[in-house]
This record gives sequence, C-alpha cells and structure tokens, in this order.
Amino acid sequence: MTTIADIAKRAGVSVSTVSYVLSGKRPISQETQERVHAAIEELDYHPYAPGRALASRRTRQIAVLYPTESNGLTEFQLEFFTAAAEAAAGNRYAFQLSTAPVTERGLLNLIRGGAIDGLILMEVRLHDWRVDLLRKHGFPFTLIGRCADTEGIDFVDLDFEAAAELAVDHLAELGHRSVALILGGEEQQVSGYGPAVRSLAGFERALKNRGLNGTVIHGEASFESGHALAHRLAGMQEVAAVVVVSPGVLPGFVAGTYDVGRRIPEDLSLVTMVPQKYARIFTPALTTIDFPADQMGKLGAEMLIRRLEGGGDQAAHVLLRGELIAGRSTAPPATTQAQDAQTGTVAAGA
Amino acid sequence: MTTIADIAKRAGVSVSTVSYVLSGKRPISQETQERVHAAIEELDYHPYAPGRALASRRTRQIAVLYPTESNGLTEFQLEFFTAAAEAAAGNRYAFQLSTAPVTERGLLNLIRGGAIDGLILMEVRLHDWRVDLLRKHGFPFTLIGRCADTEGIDFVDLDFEAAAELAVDHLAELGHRSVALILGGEEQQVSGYGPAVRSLAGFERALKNRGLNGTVIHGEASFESGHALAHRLAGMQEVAAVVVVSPGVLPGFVAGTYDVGRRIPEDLSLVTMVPQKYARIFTPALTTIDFPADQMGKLGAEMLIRRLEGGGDQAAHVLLRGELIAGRSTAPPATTQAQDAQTGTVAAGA
DNA sequence: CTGTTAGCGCCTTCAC
DNA sequence: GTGAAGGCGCTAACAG
Repeated sequence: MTTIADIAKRAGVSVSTVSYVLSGKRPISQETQERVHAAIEELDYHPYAPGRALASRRTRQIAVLYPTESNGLTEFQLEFFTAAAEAAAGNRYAFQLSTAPVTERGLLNLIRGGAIDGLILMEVRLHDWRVDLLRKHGFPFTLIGRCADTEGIDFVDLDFEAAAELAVDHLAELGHRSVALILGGEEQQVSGYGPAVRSLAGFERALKNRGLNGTVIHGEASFESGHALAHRLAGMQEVAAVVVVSPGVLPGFVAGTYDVGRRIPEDLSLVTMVPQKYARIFTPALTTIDFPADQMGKLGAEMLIRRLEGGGDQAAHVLLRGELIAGRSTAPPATTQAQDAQTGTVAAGA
Repeated sequence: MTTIADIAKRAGVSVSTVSYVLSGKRPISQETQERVHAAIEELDYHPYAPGRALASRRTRQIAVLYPTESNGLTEFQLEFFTAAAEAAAGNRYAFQLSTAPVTERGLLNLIRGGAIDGLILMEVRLHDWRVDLLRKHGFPFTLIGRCADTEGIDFVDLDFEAAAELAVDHLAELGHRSVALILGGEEQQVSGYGPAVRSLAGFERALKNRGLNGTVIHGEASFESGHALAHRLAGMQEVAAVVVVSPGVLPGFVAGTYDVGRRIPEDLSLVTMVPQKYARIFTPALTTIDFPADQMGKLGAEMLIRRLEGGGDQAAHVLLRGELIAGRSTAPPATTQAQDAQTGTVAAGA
C-alpha cells in the first residue's frame, strides 16, 4: 500500500509537506506542490481514511438515525435520504443510514465510537431523550422535525400547523362545514410526535376561525387500519371532507373509500400531506400539501456539515411551508397540470 | 477520553489483555475477564473505531452504491435499503449509502480509502466496468442484479425472465391474444440492463410458446412519458393487455389510461412488477409480480458480510422468483385478499 | 516555506 | 494465561 511516506520519498520532501499539500493547511511553494502531485499520480496514491481519522479525530462521516418501526413515509424517506446522501457526498462526507440504536447504550456507543462526526435525527418527539443525550455530550446533530426546546440546536421542520390550516381552509372554500382529521395512533399525541401534535393544533385553530365542525380520528399506519377507517367514516354521514396527515393509512383509506362505494372527489373531499410524486400515483391524483423532501434532506445534511466545519456559531432554524397542490381528489375537476414548484420560508435565529 | 490503557491500569492488567478480552481472540481467565469488564463499566469505556480500524485494517462498514440517476423504484429501494441496513446492524456493521462515485476514480478512491470493507452494487449491467474493477482489485462485493459472467461472485437477483413469462401466461389465460411489453428507455437494452434484457427474453419466449402477438414499447421513467405511452397504446386497438416492467412509467401510464377513457381492468389488463405494497396504492389495486425487496436487502448485506468474515469460499447465487398477486387490474374481479406470501428459489454454486 | 517527531487508540506478534 | 512493544497511516505541534 502506498502511503504519504512513499510519496514524500519519491517527491524528495518530508511527510508533513505531503500532508500539507493534501490538506492545504499551510502554504506550500508551487514547485513542491507539483512534485508532490506528480508523485501521487505516479504511485497511484489514495489517502487512507482510518489513519487520517485516528490522527485528526474526524471521519468525515455523518449518519441519519431512522427508527424502522416508525410510520414509514416511503416516498418521502427515500427522497430525503438520497438528497441527504448527495449533499453529503458533495461536501466529501460519507452518509450512513442507521436503523438500529434506539437504546441509550446504542446511541452512546455510536457517538463515542468515533465512527461518525455528526448525526441527523428523524422522528423527533417534543421531549426526546436522544436530543438531551446528544446535547449533554456536546455531540453535533441536526433535527428533522423539532423538539419543544430548540435553544441552540439546528433543525429543519415542516410546518404542519400551517399545513392543517391550509387544508381546512381549502375544504371550507369548497363549501364543507364539517371536516375530519385523520392522524396516526393516539400514542403519537401522548409521546408528542410533532406532526401529530402540530397538525391537530392547526386543525383546531382553523375550525374555530371558520366556525366549522371537526372530528379527529386515529388510525394505525397500515393498509388494514386505513381500510377500516374508510368504513368508519362512511358511517358519519355529515362528514364529506377529510384531511389525512398520517401517510401510512392513506393507501388503505383510499381503497376502503372506493370499497364502500364512495368516490373521490365526488362523494368525499380529501386533502393529504405527502409528496406530490406520491399523491399522483393515486387515481385520481390526490390533493396534497406537498413538502419538499429533497430540500429537507439537502438542508439537514448541509446544516450539520456546516456546523462540523465550524461555521455553526448561530443555530439554524428552518421551517418549510408546504404548498397545496390540487389533484382531483377535492373539488370539481381542478387543475391537473404537473407542477413541481414548491415554496419554503426560511428563518434563521437562535 | 477513556482508552484501553485506562482500563488496563484500572483492572491491573496489560493493554493486550484488555484487547483480548474485548475480541475474545485468546483465552483469558474468568477472573481477569471480570475485572476488565468491571473497569469498563466503571470508566464507561467505548472502543474507538478509528484506532481499531487503523490497527486491524477493517472498519466494519459496508456501503451500497446506488446511482441516483437510475430509474428509481422508490418503494422498492426504500424497503431494500432499510432491510440491508438492519441486516448490517444485526451483524454490527454500519451501513453506508453512496450515491456519488460513478467514475472510475471515485470508485478507486472508495475502495482504496479504507473506509469500507465491502460494497453492494445495484443497477448492474451485463458488462459492468465496476464489477471488473472490483474484481481486479480483489475488493469484496455483492451484486443486486447480475452481470454476464458471474464466475466466483456473489449476487442476489430477481428472475425477470420468469416474471415476464408468468405475466404473459396470466394474460393469455384471461383470453388475450395480443400483449404489449412496456420497458424503460432503449438505451437499457443497449447497455445490457438486466431487468430490461431478461424480461424481454422471457416475454418473447412466452409469446412463442403461446403463439401470441407481441409489441414492445420503450418509455422513459417519468410521469409524462408514462402518460404519453397510455395515449399511444390507446391507438393500438387490438392490444388490451400490457405488461409494465419499468416502474417509473407506471404512475403516468395508469393516469393516462384513465385519461383516455380506458378503465383498468375492464378495458385494459395490466400486469406490473413492483412491490405489492406499491401496487396496492393504485385504485383499483394493480396486479403485480411481487418481488421481496426486503429479502433482497437482507440477503445482499448478509452475503457480503459472510464473505468479509471469511465464510465466503463458495460464491452464492440467489435468484428470487416473484409471485403473481392479482389486484383488480387484470381479470374479472379476481381475488383481492391481502397476501404477503412470497417464494424464492435459492441455488448455490460457482 | 519546509522538516522532525510525537502521538492518535488499538491490534498482534513475540516473549514469558 | 499474561505482558511488552512495535507498528497501522496520518496530522499537527514544534522547530527551523
């Protein structure tokens, strides 16, 4: 194996010079640089990461913690991961996908093991022990979603409160006076799962503002559960408008709705919160509040990396607002034009 | 930071003893082991990966190479990744997702950089330079898909040839005499993309066996392209049965089919090759040949790890066969029973 | 602008 | 069954 010592010898310089040529951390004469680079070419040298990591105490690896048992958003997650991985690669960082360590011991092992420089946390709870632990140990991290106390920590989140309001407004404008909200399991409210808690808050606020009637329904993230919900909703005659927040129930819910003989949008207006790419799979295309998963992945990774590179004196708080894209699942034949547009509001502050 | 030296001192033993207690690579007396473990507890020691990696020349990291520009199967990829990540974690390996290095230089950097022990390759071509390069350098890897010469290399692949036959048989039994096959872009045939090449072969064989007429159509992996294909197919009156191999065209194709006033399955029988979970999203649920993405991810990771651990003297060749799951997209109201079953044939040999 | 050198934390050969 | 010691490849003081 070729090492910098070989390069040094070949180029007639010292090892540190080679190291500095590579890192650029101190000025090296043009001529020396060229000799070193020539040697690197000739000997086909590739820096050896573990050596580097041991000496510098940095691995240029980041990881995303994604608990598998979570209510998989499928399309969303994939876009998120690939965008994050690309952003990482663009900054010459490796991107690691970790599904395992939900235990304190596991997480400790991860951050003390020295294999990664920073972490991206998903599925964050309002009060999340992982956040507390990372903070306590001073380990760099970024949240996808956010906890209650965001003092000094980076996050990028979706504005589910605004999204729920937007959804209700949309349905109200279609003439509905009674709207149902379908969330994930009730334990999500209890455990303070952001999307569940905040969309509920936005929902209630919008109802009040508009003077509408509302019903909140919980369902598990499975096809069967969604299917059952459709049946249940069919029994509630007065409700012909529904907002589905939990993506997991969606396939079953839509299928179930047709199974009970209700058509979308003729008999039931539906607004969802999934990527447009996903919403468009359904027939007819669902109306959705489209959140830019790829932007989140990119931002999440970049925020973390910036912090790792020392640029993160000020915490970055990014709250993305989703845009409502009408499918054919709500109103009389709305626009079906493909549009990839999306908007986001970005705010920085402590 | 706590190191094994600290542990050694605390336990009153030498550093090598601590190391051996941790690795179990040589017999240590019960008593000594206990003292060491006690010290580890008290000092809250966590082994430091880079040190370990530098000394042992192994990182316990594997990576999957996933070219982003590929025709993303979304659902499939996500299931695959998470299953692979879990399998890796189960064997105490970290799982890395790499989207970047399509260049020879990038790949060389990756395998010479020492950051990973082995690679999983996706989107393999019949003649794939990456395979040649890895083979030449003796770097451990596993294929998802397979190349022409699989001598001595591990792979897990889907049997697209059998799948295409199965699809045609199914359609023939429904009474169709003329069947269309929708593939991805034509360049996939040229570049020898396995799924495209092999499903075409199976398609043609099945046509011949059954004495049917066939049409082959290529489309890009985009909504718009799929939409256009539906229009095009509508112009071919005699064809009321179609097999869609490329998942990318599916959403657009289905939407387009409805847009031209054709119903599925009443006016058009459709068989696809996507995960059932995905097929079920469509309304009505699509008939699909369901490949177990999670099994592939698990197997791919495990095969690689087994090889890394020295168990891989014999190359493992795994060819998974998909099961046809009838949705409501083909025949007169077929079974809609949810069934998660799947079968696979496993063959070992050089 | 360049060289010398002492580690980074751990593994493993060699000696006992 | 246990110790001692020499690296693994690279970085970053410290010297000039």
